[in-house]
Amino acid sequence: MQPYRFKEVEKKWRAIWEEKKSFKAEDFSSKPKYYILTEFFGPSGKGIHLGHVKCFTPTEVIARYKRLKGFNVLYPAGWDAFGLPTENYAIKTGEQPEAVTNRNIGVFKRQLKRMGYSFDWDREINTSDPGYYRWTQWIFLRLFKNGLAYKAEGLVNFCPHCMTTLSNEDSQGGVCDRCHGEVTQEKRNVWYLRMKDYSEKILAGVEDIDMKESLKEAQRNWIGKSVGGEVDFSVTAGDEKITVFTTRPDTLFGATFVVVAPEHPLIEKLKANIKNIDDIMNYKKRAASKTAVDRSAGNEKTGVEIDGVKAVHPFTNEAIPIYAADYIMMGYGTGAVMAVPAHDERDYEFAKLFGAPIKEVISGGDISREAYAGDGVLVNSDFLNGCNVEAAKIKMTERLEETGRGRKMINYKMRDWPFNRQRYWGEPFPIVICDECGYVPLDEEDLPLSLPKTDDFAPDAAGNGPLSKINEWKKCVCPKCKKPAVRETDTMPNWAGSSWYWLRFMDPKNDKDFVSREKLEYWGAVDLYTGGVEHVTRHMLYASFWHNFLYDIGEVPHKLPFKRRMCNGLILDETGKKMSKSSNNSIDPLDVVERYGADAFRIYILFIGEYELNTLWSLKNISGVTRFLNAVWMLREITDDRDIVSDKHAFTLNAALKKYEETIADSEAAHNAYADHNDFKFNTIIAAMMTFVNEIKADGYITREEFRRFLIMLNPFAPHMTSEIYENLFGKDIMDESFPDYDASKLTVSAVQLPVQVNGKLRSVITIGVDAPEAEALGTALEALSLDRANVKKVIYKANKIINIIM
RNA sequence: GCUCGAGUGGCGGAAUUGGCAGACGCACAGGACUUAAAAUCCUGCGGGGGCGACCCCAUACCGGUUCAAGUCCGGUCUCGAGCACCA
Repeated sequence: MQPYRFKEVEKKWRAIWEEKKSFKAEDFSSKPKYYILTEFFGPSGKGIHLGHVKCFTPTEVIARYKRLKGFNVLYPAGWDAFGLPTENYAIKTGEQPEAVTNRNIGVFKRQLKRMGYSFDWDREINTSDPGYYRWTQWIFLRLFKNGLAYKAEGLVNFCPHCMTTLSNEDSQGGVCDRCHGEVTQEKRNVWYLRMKDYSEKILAGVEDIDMKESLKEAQRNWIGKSVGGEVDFSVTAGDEKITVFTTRPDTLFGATFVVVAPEHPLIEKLKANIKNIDDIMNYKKRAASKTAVDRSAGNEKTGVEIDGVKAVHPFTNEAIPIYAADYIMMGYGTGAVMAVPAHDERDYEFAKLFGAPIKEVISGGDISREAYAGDGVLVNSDFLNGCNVEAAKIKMTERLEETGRGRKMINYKMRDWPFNRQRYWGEPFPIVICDECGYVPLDEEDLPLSLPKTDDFAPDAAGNGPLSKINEWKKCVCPKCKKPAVRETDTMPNWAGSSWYWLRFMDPKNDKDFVSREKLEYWGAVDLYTGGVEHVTRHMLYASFWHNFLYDIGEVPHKLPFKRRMCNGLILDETGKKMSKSSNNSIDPLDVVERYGADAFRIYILFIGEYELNTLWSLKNISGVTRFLNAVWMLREITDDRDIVSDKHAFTLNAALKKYEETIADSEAAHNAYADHNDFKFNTIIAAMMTFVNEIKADGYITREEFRRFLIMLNPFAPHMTSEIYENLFGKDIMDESFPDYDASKLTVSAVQLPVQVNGKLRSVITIGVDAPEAEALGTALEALSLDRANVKKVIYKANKIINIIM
């Protein structure tokens, strides 16, 4: 018999699938729907990499499995095409970004098809296509009309290398997400989306989406909810007051000074009263030039006391000093804090440095050595004396509200989303800037506002986006007053198009609506959404925000965008380093397909490591998989038409089917049962299938029916080979068959091997009937070990599992 | 500094959630087939001891709970990831 020639077979089936549209999802099918999604592609010029293979192969297996199981599966693919890499490439080569994108998409698509991935290409979307971004602009207009988009001057993250503003999510750790250069803070007039208003709703979604606790925790930390209060301090000059945010209102009597951010507006307002205003302004300048890293924890604190103005404690009326210090961030809370050095580590450090008094108000620590943040009894605190911390918080908050000197307040670390870039390759804002009318939205009927063609993709020296140079596009008429006006020339950030794309997959060609209501209702939430862990605090939050908004205005009928989220691990090279083009240790997936075939590659990537864990890549061990596949190919040589009943084969086959079910089948039920556990252990399914094949080989025969069922089971992993064998042997397309249920009755056995322990140590293994009564098990065990029943003190017996005899 | 996650043979990794540790695969060693090699097949493969049926030790380290611990609890170490003056 011919050995398996994967090249011919894979080519043949690729063509058949394409021709038959085998992976087409059907709207409104009567089958149960299953929507499985993996983050769509950023089509870079480099084509797919191993990370894509690790990420997509598991969902691919599930998609094919679910189809065999009788589901109407939506497994789409598309292109997150706007973004910096393409634009930077265009700037370098002078080529149009659109042309670059289309070429890259062609490369990606060809490669993905070579992997045998079963995407429904009829639903392909591209965020840079006017037919798509028309609806991104439409959603933006909805946000704008609902007061959730606004333009304001603010201090924003700015990347001097990429010449563009960035959101917090894009500049985590103080470095640019794209170029990894340091991010500076700049004052700019930028668009914001009121994401902060959605903090509570996004946070609620964190609890509802089924994902690992560690990922939920990362999101909770990023949203950063803190419950506390605001306290108003009046100042000794003018009518101004300083409002501070605190999570510890109980410590108010321990506040010995107030600290404001160097950018705090109060400084400007009290300019005339501040004696050392020059020092303060110098300090502010120095702080502004610092990077986020320089201003972060671990560096020694700096600051300047404001001379000439003091704050007044709201209860003691004592005048206390005010400092400007850059450990206070203008962007969080009110940009001002009451410093309680005795009970806050940072304030303690600052007080020691500047010789400010430290006043203990909670007993229990040793404030001569360090700040004490634990619980204790309130002292030196007037009406709070004698309370514990919890009680004091409540009492103080009540008193603040009664006296009008403060209020209960919840703060979030998550900020409003700076929603623009000074870039070319992005969605234009459907906004006109009119001298008379301000920011005026375009009519929805006039969408899309197309991106004009240009050859000049670079921002100008002042940091204005390239669109500002295209006068004929920029100049327009105000939709409201019909007078000459100009367009907004910034573009939307690259996260815009991905903030709703899973909805568009339900109805990708609709030109009347972003998605039809009927299709929204049919497909509902994404059942399983997989992707990179780095998107958990970026894309997932943006997506949740937009989805919640669309739900609130009645545009989507379901509250939750995704039911379940899994995040894939990374592919590392043999030394444990992350693979990347720059460190030259990456490999081209297509080389592996060429050498070993797509089926072997698919199985191998699942076999070498768990989905959620990082995986060391090496081709060394792939021979085990190719041997397995060759053995499957040769199995038809030993198929036996006679009806040979082998309980052993049936057992192994059904055990493998059961493993399948437990791992991916009923993933929701299984997931609930083992909530703390990683699912997606495809390696153990493959091991179970290998065990079956080994057993068949050893016995020298397999019945046609067993082989048939085994092929269907293997099909999601090795679709090309199994399709070919199935057609040869049974004359049908395996994709039209249905996945065999495992037969629990085949898994029952009449006898079990029972381990026998004496005093907790394994001494023997006996063969005994299933569910044998304890007396029988004990008798057999004692006999096997020639032990005297008289010496038995205690017996622990778990039927079919173990017997432990204490002597 | 804080928060997660991980640590099991020469290697990748299993272990029905507390019940025979090392499934499955790789590598390696010996053997069969072959003029030879490849491919394939058989056997062995955590460490130590014994001629031997067997015995002892072993899941990063120390301690605990339990008839029974890779799994649970307390502590320590190492590696990885994320966050980082968030008041």
